[in-house]
Amino acid sequence: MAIRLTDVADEAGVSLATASRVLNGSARKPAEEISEKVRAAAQKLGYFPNAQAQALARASTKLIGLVVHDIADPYFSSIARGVQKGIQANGIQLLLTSTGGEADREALAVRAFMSHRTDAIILSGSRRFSEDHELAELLESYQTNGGQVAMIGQPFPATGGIQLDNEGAASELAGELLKAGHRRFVVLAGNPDYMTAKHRADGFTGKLKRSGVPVETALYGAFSREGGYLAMGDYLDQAESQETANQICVFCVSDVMALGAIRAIRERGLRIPEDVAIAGFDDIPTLGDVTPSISTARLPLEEIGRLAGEMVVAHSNSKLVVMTGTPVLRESTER
Amino acid sequence: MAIRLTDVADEAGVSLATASRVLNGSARKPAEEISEKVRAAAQKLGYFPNAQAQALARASTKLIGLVVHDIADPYFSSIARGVQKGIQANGIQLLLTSTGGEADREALAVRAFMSHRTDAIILSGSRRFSEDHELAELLESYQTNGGQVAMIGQPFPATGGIQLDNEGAASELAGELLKAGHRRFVVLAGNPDYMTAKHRADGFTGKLKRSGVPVETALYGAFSREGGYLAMGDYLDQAESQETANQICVFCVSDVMALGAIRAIRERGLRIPEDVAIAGFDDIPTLGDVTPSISTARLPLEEIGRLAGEMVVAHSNSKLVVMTGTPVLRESTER
DNA sequence: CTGTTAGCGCATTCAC
DNA sequence: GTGAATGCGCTAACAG
Repeated sequence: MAIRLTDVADEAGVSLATASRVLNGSARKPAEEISEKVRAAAQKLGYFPNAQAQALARASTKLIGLVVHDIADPYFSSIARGVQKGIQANGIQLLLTSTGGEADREALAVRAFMSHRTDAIILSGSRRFSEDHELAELLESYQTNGGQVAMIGQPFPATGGIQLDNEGAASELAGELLKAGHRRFVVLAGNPDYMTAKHRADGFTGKLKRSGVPVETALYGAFSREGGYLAMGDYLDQAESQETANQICVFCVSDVMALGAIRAIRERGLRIPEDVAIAGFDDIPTLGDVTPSISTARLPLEEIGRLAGEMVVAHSNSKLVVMTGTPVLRESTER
Repeated sequence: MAIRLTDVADEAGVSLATASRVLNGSARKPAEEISEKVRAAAQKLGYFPNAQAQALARASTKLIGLVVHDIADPYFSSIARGVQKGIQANGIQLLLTSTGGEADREALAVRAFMSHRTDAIILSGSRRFSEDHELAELLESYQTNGGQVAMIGQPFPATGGIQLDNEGAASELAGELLKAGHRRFVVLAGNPDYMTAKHRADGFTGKLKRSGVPVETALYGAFSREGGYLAMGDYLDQAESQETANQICVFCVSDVMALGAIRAIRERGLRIPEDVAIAGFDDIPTLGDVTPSISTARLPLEEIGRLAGEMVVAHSNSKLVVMTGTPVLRESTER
């Protein structure tokens, strides 16, 4: 690339130091007259500061890293949108990586961010019950060196961020469904190795058990649209022969899974909510475009992302903010 | 931050240059014995190469920038997903910015990417008929300095990338709709300052005119869900009193607009497709979750993103790849 | 095959 | 208030 600060300084007939001072504003303020000359020279030459060189000389890159499972998933893209809003005012740039939810790729992403010396790293939707050792170590060393870390979901013990009260919200949702008159429940529990999935399933199941209406069946599978589709399909195929799928209420641990499940339900000619009621979790924007409208536990995803972004730029991410979800009953669970 | 290459070299008892050679692999290969020592030292000390310093010393940052209007819009998040896939194999990181489609913020984003010396910039969904001067200049200077540029949609004359045959696909879609028996058409044309919107509307309108079935009404508005919702609502409110909204087929220049329009239609108690048929453009993933299924012109979004990513890493982005869309008729336009 | 040295572009002490 | 010099961490000639 071309045109350095030196060139600008030469063009303006001042020293490198002076040029640097006017173009970035340090403690010392050069005279207005000279400043004007420098700015004019920079403009004329089309000068762009080299962020790498600045990062090296300063101690900050003005870069933050965001890792998500899948940027095409509305859950994560909503969060990403929020994060952008939370950081954009400060001229900070976003480094984004999708990991597919695989532990090793997540660690790889964090490694890359560490190499790029991002000022902060935001992890969304990551925690598992297993295999998190490497990631935890990485983050610890990152923090030791002054890096900010914020997690969205279930933070590591030593990290701050946004904790989502999945269990509580799922429990509340179960309560509302009970009130609405549902008595036969099936849970599409997703992958229980993800804390998020397990907490949601447990919250829902626990509430029902305490109310004396235990869940009839819990189904496991991928924490995705496809996972919901397959799990629901298998269940229905089996239940059909036993005439047991009637008047059932299905709770999916994420909206995306619910969307998949709905497809499986429709393909078998069953009606929602007449034959089977269904509820999800998250309230992703897509839900606004689906008919019938889907019941869910609402999480303010964009807000959560924005908050996480603001926390890391303000270096106030050592604390833990708890976000709670609110049940929203819509057409898909009407009786 | 801590621990530099020098530290590793000292620990291993070799020179800086040697350490650099084994840890990054240059033309010259140090002896296996010494290499092992260096790797061990790096491992023990927890060394992470400083990407900024590397970028400064090399001439490449291994960073590419992607600018989108809104990452939460499934159109763009699908493209983003593709771009990631197209570049991930090469250890390249993605810098992402959402601009809200505003020209000045787009220029700002490109400026930021230029400062960060991204090896390439991918612009998706940007071109307007007005105000593109600044952006064009910026990109030209970027390319002059060796930066790769790929645009998705309608490339600038001097840039390469992926050209979407919006006009052709819209025309084909119109033809299919005609074949299906539709005779009364309304177009939700979005914002005609966006080339994408105009080309799609023109392609559709032109085909109908040539077929002797001219479009009855063209409505303008924002190129968004909200825009579709408002434009459709206004039309229906007006048409209702004149009993003219019957058996109409509405073409929206994007699926996202169609989703908004559908909401407006449903709120007024009209049925799809019995009362009003509707078609969109893009085939965003969300469409798979909507009932009735929506007719559209399919664009392989993820594939397009992947291709753009691969083009810029291969430096083969001077050429222009034309992607054509294919009409997909589904339930929303059944007669 | 390995070590020494000179920048990469900029911020920032330190003198003037 | 301004300029000269040093170093940020690393790569790439250049010697040895």
